[in-house]
Amino acid sequence: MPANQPNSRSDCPISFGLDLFGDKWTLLILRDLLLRGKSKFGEFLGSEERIASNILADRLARLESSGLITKAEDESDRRQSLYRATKKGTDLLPVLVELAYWGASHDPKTGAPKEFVKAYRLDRSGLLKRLKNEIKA
Amino acid sequence: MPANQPNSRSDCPISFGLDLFGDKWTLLILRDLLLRGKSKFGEFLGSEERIASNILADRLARLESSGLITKAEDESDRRQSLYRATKKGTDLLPVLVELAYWGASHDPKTGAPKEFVKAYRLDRSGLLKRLKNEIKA
DNA sequence: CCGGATCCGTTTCGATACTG
DNA sequence: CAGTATCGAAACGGATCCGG
Repeated sequence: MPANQPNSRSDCPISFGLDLFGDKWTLLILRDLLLRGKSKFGEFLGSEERIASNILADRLARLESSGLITKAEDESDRRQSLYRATKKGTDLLPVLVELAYWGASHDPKTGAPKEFVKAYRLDRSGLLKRLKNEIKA
Repeated sequence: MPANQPNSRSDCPISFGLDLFGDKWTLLILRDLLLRGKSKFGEFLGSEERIASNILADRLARLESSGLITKAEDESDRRQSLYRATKKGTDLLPVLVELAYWGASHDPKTGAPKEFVKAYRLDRSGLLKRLKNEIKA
């Protein structure tokens, strides 16, 4: 392979943020946030994967200090905190979608989320747009 | 949001393989394998991130038992083992590319890998195709 | 009640040394 | 050079407690 071939894999960076995602729970939180519309501490706690509250608090703080999410008070209920993705955070949507697609295509016990796979194959960028819109809503 | 809206985020699966990628080193190994053409134990060890040999052995074994990579003996040197991605493994390429793109777009100290960002924006699927071809080669 | 901090036993990590 | 053994350090995660 020629050394200076443009756009070859040697140009492909990947290092930034790796320690951020080098963690099971962070990905899960981002999934809940970006793909499932969750925004409250208790909602994240309720996920099937049963994250512990101290771990959740730690990861949320880490995500906030990395600029992926923001924390705000709920207007209607002062006890509640609302976590929302920033631009930088929602920009991760394509990563999650690719991961979901990969998982759905290779998980043996799939069968249910066939809709998603179909939609992806038919019109990937349209799917992305739709998901992005749902986040803002 | 209507409950039954097709292709909405509620349809988006993401759970399979999360414990596999919930790990900093696994991602790094896949990067080296898919984007940097590495295939030997020593090559992975040599990465700038300095993975420890026992961790590397453990992750390689895990990846093999998950069917993402295969281990084979080097014909020309029996001491060497060659690790290569399976179909299931190379199918992760889009995930890595999205991650790399995200990182390159948000890393403040970027500047070098501008080429990659440009190529992505210009022709994403072409870039993917090119990278895929380099893997096989 | 809800968000989150503290405590503490258990697991996992990872640097180094070591073996074939 | 590929891979293993050891062992201290760090992270995990369950239970429980606290402040608003």
